Amino acid sequence: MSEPRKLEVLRAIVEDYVHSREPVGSKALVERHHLGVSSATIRNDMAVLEEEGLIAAPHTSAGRIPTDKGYRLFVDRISQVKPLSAAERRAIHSLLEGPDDLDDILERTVRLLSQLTNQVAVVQYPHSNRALVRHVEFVLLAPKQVLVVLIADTGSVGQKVIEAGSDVSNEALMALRSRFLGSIAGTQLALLPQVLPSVVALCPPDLRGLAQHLAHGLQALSDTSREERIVMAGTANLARSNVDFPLSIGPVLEALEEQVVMLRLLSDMGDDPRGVTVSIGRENPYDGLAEASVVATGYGSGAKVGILGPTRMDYPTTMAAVRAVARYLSRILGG
Amino acid sequence: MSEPRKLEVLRAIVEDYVHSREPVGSKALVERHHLGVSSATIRNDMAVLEEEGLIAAPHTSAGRIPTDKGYRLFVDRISQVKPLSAAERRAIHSLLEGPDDLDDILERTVRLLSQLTNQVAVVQYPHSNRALVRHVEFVLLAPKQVLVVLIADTGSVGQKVIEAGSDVSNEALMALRSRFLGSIAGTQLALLPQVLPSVVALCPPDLRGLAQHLAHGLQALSDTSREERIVMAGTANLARSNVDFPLSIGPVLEALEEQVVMLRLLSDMGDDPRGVTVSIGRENPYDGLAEASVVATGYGSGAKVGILGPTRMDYPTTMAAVRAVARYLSRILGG
DNA sequence: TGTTAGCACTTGGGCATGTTGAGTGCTAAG
DNA sequence: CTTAGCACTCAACATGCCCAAGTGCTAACA
Repeated sequence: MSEPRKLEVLRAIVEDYVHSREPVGSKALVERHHLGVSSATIRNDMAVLEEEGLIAAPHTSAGRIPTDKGYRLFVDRISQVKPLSAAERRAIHSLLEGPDDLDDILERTVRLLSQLTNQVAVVQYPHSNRALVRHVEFVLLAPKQVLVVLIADTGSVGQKVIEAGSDVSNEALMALRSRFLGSIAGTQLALLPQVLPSVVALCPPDLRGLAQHLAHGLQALSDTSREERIVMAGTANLARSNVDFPLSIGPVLEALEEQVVMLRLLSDMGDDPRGVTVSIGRENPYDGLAEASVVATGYGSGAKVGILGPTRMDYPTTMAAVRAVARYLSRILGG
Repeated sequence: MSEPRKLEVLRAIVEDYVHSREPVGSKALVERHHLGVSSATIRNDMAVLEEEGLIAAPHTSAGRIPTDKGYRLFVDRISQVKPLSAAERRAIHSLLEGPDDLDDILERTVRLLSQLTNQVAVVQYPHSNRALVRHVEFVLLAPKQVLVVLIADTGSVGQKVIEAGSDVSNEALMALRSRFLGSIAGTQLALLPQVLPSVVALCPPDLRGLAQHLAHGLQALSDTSREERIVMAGTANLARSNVDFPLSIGPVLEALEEQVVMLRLLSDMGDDPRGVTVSIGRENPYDGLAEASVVATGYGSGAKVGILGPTRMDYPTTMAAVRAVARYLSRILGG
């Protein structure tokens, strides 16, 4: 039995199954693909594939479906990324045009990606490791409440309300504002934890308590604005793509709602900067996603974009879309 | 046949059906509720109720289920709001404690509400009609790009990137900043459209073009920050509560994704400031929600909080939860 | 040694049929 | 107006049957 043909058979099974949603048998396979052999031969090959755990039969007299392991092999060795259609390229181009808010861009990106793939799209806020402090603002909301705003040169704006221990005067606040601004404007967000203490230390003693609070706020902002948020779209696709094929959607929705879970999921995925990473079925660290796959890749300075869908998914096309969108995103945010 | 008993029968049907998810028959009704009459009598009553369109039978020999109209009558005339359990009160108290970001508060509110009700919870950003301009910031991102930040005294922060027609100098920007700040600080956001043009008009001619752009940005922010966003949580409840009862969840997810749809839905609901408004099944303006109900109420200065779930829902409890959460929210944001 | 044809065997799905029980509507009597 | 009684309906379930798809195996073949 020839090794190349075995792979070819696996490829055919995956493709047919993804397309038809039904277990595929030896005869149908021979008919649809012109592998120059008979169905009997295919049956032998399939027996081998099954022994190796790459495909499985739902019941005795049914066709075979790929296992997680089968998909894995398919993705790693067999599939070749399909080029996007012209229409799709155009969609990416036009929808991501018009420079705007970071929020806006990400929002449109996930929408686009979810439409392209018919899956749930997810994008992580860009890492702002390299982002610089552009501006700092303190706003007195109540006698003891201050709104701290941190603006990065990437266009991302973070805000947080902090409680000062005692009453705060507007003058003190303004004084501290220029002091902080003078010291940290232009600094990398990532360096704030190291820089801030010295700023506080240099403050006049009567302001030091307040300065301490403000510094805490800023530091918290530099943390959270870094990467700890995600945006998603297309959850309705979950229901649609599973009309008569029950990926139990409850656990998946739960996972999607837990930003922590999604963030972990994304960052756990290797970040081969060239390619797209795929995590299939039970490979996922989260049990609720045992019947789901994640296709993701990095963009910009390392944050992730990707999609989540049923294991039975058109990997080549999906991977192409994810990759293309990631590239555009890098380009837009990089400039 | 007595009118009060008829209503009592309807009440019993609604309650049993909500609880059991199964059509309820005359015999079972008599057994579970001690209405001092026989099943035959109940049957007669049910025939009347059916004639009036308040209940319906899925097929000839099945029990009855309430129609939208039946639920309507139930909600309007029969149900009495159940008091929350002590544990629930405590949950509301503790979870909404700790003054923080507006975003944070809303986020926690929807989580709480979705847990209390086991439905999808939705909250609209508070109306900031009465909100005042606290601060304005312009940040030069690129030679022709300016980030406009508008901070209201409610703690809400809006941001938007605008394109200036030509290169912008930092000095010009700072000059305009103090000019705008001087003119509009303390103004109601709602009045910005009227105030801004005069500010622009008073600018020196060479800055007027840029000022115009900035004014546009600010105005847009005052619009969007007003009410045009919603936060939600608990979408996974959709799948859970419908394990063996198919509210087709696809269209609902679609509706939830379209902020526009949800906003319209919420604002279309009467805002009786005292009570909770309920929109049942086909009463909803959006077709995808034909099998869903919305329970909502206003809070603060008129924005909405509410939940969305299957028509077959425990209205009294849900209404109590929505109302309680809305009250707490008003209190927190009002202070 | 790998491929193929042929064949017996397995099994889920579709279909027709029968049975059951919950639930109804109606009627006549209280 | 209420009630007991009864005939009737019909979804849900069960049973049995057949069919088609698909398999694994064996023996012949190149």
